[in-house]
Amino acid sequence: MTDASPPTAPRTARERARAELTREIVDTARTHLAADGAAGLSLRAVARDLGMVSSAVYRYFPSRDDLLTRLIIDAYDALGDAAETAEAEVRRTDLRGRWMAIAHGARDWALAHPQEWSLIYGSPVPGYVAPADTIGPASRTTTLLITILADLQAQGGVSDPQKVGRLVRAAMTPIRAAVPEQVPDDLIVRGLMAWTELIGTISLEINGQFHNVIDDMSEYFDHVMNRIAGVLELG
Amino acid sequence: MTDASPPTAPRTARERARAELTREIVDTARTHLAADGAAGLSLRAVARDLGMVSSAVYRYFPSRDDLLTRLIIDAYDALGDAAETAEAEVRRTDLRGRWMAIAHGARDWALAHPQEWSLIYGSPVPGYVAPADTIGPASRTTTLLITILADLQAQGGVSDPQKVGRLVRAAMTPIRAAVPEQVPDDLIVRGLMAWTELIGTISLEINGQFHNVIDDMSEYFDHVMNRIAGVLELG
DNA sequence: ATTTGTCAAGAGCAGTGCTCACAAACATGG
DNA sequence: CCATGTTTGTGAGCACTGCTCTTGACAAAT
Repeated sequence: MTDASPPTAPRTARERARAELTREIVDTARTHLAADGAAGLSLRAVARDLGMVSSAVYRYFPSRDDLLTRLIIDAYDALGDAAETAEAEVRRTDLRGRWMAIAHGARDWALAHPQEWSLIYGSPVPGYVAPADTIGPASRTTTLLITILADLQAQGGVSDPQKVGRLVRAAMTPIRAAVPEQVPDDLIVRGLMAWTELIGTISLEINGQFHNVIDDMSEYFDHVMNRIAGVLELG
Repeated sequence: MTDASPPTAPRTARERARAELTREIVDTARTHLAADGAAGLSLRAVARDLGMVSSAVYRYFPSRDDLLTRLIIDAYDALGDAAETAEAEVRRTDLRGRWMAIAHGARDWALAHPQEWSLIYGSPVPGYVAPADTIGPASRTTTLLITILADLQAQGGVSDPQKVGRLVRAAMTPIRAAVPEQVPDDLIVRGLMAWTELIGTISLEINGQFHNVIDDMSEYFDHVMNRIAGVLELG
């Protein structure tokens, strides 16, 4: 590796123009996504906004789904960024603070970009299968949570680790590979449940399922996430 | 009430034919929904399957959204049915059993009808606002859970009711109106969190978010729902 | 028997994703 | 500097969508 620049550094004017236009396409597509949602994302409309003909866009994205995939990856990355920067501002020893920062960071980002949130945690478009490129950015947020679990275990873990049945333990084989060995099964389950509650609460709020249920979602969210922190015994 | 028949009983042959055809449209629409998802639901394709011209369908449903609304209502009702019948087979005093029956009933229905599940708990179509007709069927499942909370409270409630802050209590005003007075705030919060974990776990499973995380989702789901029952102290 | 209301049909409009042949713009080897 | 080969934008076109409107046929009520 003698070159530290990105894999495809724009050398010629053409390559630079291509990179530029690709960015513009993605940007206006994201604008349309925010306005009309994934279902209303039209390649032709994007082309119109950019003053080009619709077929020209196909030189940059072979299909609408590929454009959507790009938006999904970007969304995962933006969410990961939001969670990471929020968590970075908290003392490493303050596990509860780190959890709360991630939770609030994720929610704030979701409220600011509801359509992009729905893109990654909402119902998948049928016939559309998430390409392998998405799993990297997708795991950024969960990695943060796993690190908290590991740090928690390093400082003594949970007080009453529940025993996990044999079959459940077997079912957890895949996630086991992504979590440090020292973290016991019980803690992984609590972590998964916390993650589910986090994603679930945000999704239900975004989908309006809390209408006529909770008035002040910020207050409720903070309360619930603090309770979760209690279940995880984050101090 | 001298007549127990539905509000618009088909009297003439025309009315009967209309009711029949409406049912056929909804049925084939539901078939298409299951196959291609909400985004792929095409009024023209439904009409083709029924051997009629597309414009004729508009005599029965003024727009595609109205057809979707009907499917949403039906989905809520079907889910409510599944949960209710599952819960009805358990002793009323067995609160844990009732909770587990509802949870498994909901999951089983969701796995059998993933597209319909996504229709009600997935990302909403932008520009589409759920009409008031949907709130009735929508609350059937939650009513079951509220009843369990009330029954739990009637037989002593939870052992260590946590105090809920003033602001959180205020935020819960709407849901308070739907829950018996005796049920304390703490129990309502636990119920909401349980509901969120239930919907969240099922949604994440349906959306494939547990891939490379959990192998045997049935096993994991049962374990988690039992833990939730423990949090609720359902015995 | 005639009016009234309902219905399916078909044409048509505006929009979509996507393909293809063609021509202009460009990068690069001789 | 010029010729070659690649890349890009163009515009026409196909098959599809939701939806509207007019037209002609039929049933129900009067």
